[in-house]
Amino acid sequence: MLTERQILVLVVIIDEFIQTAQPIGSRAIAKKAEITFSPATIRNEMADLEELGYIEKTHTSSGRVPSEKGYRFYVDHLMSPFRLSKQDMLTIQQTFQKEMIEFELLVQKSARVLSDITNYTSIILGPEVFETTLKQIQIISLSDHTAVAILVTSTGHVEHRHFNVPPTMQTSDLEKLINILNDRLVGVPIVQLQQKLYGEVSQLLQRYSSDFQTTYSFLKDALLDKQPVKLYMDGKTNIMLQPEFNDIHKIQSLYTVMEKEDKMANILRTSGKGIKVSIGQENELDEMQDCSLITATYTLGGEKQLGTIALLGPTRMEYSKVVTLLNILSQRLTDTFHSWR
Amino acid sequence: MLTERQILVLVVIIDEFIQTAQPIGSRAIAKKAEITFSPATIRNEMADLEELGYIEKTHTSSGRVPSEKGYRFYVDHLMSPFRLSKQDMLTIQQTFQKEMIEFELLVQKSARVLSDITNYTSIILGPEVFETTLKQIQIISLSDHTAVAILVTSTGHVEHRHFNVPPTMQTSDLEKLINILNDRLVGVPIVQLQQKLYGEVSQLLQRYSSDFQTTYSFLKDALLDKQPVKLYMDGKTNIMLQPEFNDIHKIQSLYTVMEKEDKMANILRTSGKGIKVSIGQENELDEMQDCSLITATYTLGGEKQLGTIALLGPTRMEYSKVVTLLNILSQRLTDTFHSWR
DNA sequence: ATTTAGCACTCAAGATCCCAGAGTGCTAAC
DNA sequence: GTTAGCACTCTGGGATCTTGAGTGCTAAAT
Repeated sequence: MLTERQILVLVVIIDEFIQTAQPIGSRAIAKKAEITFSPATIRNEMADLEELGYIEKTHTSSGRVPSEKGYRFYVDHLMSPFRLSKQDMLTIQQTFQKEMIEFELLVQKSARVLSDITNYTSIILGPEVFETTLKQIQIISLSDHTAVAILVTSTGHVEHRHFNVPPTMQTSDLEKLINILNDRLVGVPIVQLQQKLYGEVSQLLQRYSSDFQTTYSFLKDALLDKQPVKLYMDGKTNIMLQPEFNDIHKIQSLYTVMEKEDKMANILRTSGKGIKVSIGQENELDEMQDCSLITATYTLGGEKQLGTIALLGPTRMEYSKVVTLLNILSQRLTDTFHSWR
Repeated sequence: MLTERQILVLVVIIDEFIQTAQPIGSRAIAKKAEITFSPATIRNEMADLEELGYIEKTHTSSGRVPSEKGYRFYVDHLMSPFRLSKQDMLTIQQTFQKEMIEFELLVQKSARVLSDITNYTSIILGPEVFETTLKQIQIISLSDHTAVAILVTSTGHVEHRHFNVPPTMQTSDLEKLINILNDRLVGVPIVQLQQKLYGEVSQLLQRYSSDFQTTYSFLKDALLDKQPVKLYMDGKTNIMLQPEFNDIHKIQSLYTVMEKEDKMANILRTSGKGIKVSIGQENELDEMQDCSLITATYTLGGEKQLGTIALLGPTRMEYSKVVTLLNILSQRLTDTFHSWR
């Protein structure tokens, strides 16, 4: 489709634009070491590239700028592997070398590393609860009418939920309840909790509890209420450093949408396996049409998808660096989770 | 010091500027219903007010703008009590009327209400642990070398901490340990935990645990590591709506400092009892010199200070409304916490 | 048949100037 | 003490000009 020389020109334009954020002219291209032909020739090639939709002009007599199609082609076919600096590699090493036992902390640190190295905004979707089972339930009464239920999963995740204790319920009832629950629910995968609760446990409860209805309803509330998938972000202010975001309104709308955690989580969750790049208009959210979002998944032993890590930046993004970095980090996370089993 | 008429003019200028963010001229002031004298007279008064430092010009022939000294005087002496709209009062009602059992949720909702009603950024410092005692400790082992410790306080706050179990430690040791801890530490005020741990408990442990040193060190890590005071913010993007923040760099530096939770928490924590207003340069952080921060404390039964709620906006802030609102909300929080005991 | 030099043309961005409007300070009259 | 009148000042927006970077096209060179 494209000639070798056209590709060469395209790569120079994209690489240069990613660095400078300025339109590139034929003269500037000709000065590059790898270019052996004259500005006039380059102008001809650029005219072709523009006709094919890979580059654009910002006005009739300006230099050229990559189009989204151009970036897409670059990402799919032209990107050269990026070599991270020694310093960056070291930072990653250090993040993962420490004996780390809490995934929450690990994920937070990963987010920090991503945003620090790239100067973009990092977003991480915490591990899903597939495969995790219930380790223990504990109910601790705080007063005569309130108590807190604590769930611990096999991965060490702790959830707690406060609830009102029905006035008819005695302390002894609570203890019975805990016993029943632990008896029946420990070892059950989290995703099956609801089903179990509806099934055998509800029957058992009916026998023991004086008023089954209230007990059952508060249990449901306490155990199944919100989903525990968490979203971690870091480097939110980095976006403001990018020259294409010197417009307050762009920033404002972008920040507003970033605060909607459920929306963001959903985007990451449905991003599919491996590395995915969404450039500009390819993003489903209108507010992100000047951005690119690159996502990578981390898994459990290479199979079950656990969560997603992502970087959000302008469409003029250092794709090569970001993809390399996300590859490394997602692999690290995968390894770490694997080693924890 | 100031004549009645000067004060009248000052109030009109401040009230008007707070609404419009535009400098106010003598003609505009004269048009106000409460003004019975001519623009020329007003100009004379304004010249005096400027000389005294209460108002400023943006350039030689512009209208006047309140100075920080002007705001300070307004806040200290001139503010008229604000009547919240029915709608706003209703919103507050609804937030607090629901049977609410988790303070975390309550505080989050309060933050939301504050930012929604004012269009400023709300910041809330969660309740300190004064007075709260340890309700229960639970240790749940996850694998043969990791476990999670769960602390529940009398207020229902749940903390968990993961740690490595020393390889020499058996499951039976862990159980003994839990018993000892619960025996000795339940009911102890959180602030005294460390002391107790150093004292009697350490002696007991020495008797039971085969290797006291490791046990003791991981315990200390698990129980006393980070302070559990949390910071809740809402409406961060609101600041961008203010015309004085149309400069990316201002926003950038402000956001960057807002992300430093420890700094922010510290400012709120040391803000002192009752309502405090910090105007512009009065703020200790350079990044907040174009802002005003208004803080209010909530207490336990009117005595012990529990936490702080605050609103951050431009110096051109609706002081009257904000002060009224913070008064109401802090009182509500105080009442609610009181009723929970 | 490519490639390149040359040249006319275009456009953005910055500088300069102009003008209207809003507002002030001062003076003199009320 | 208050107000009307007036000259003066400064901002902001628009119009105009200039410069420089860059293009597209044509014709010559390879």
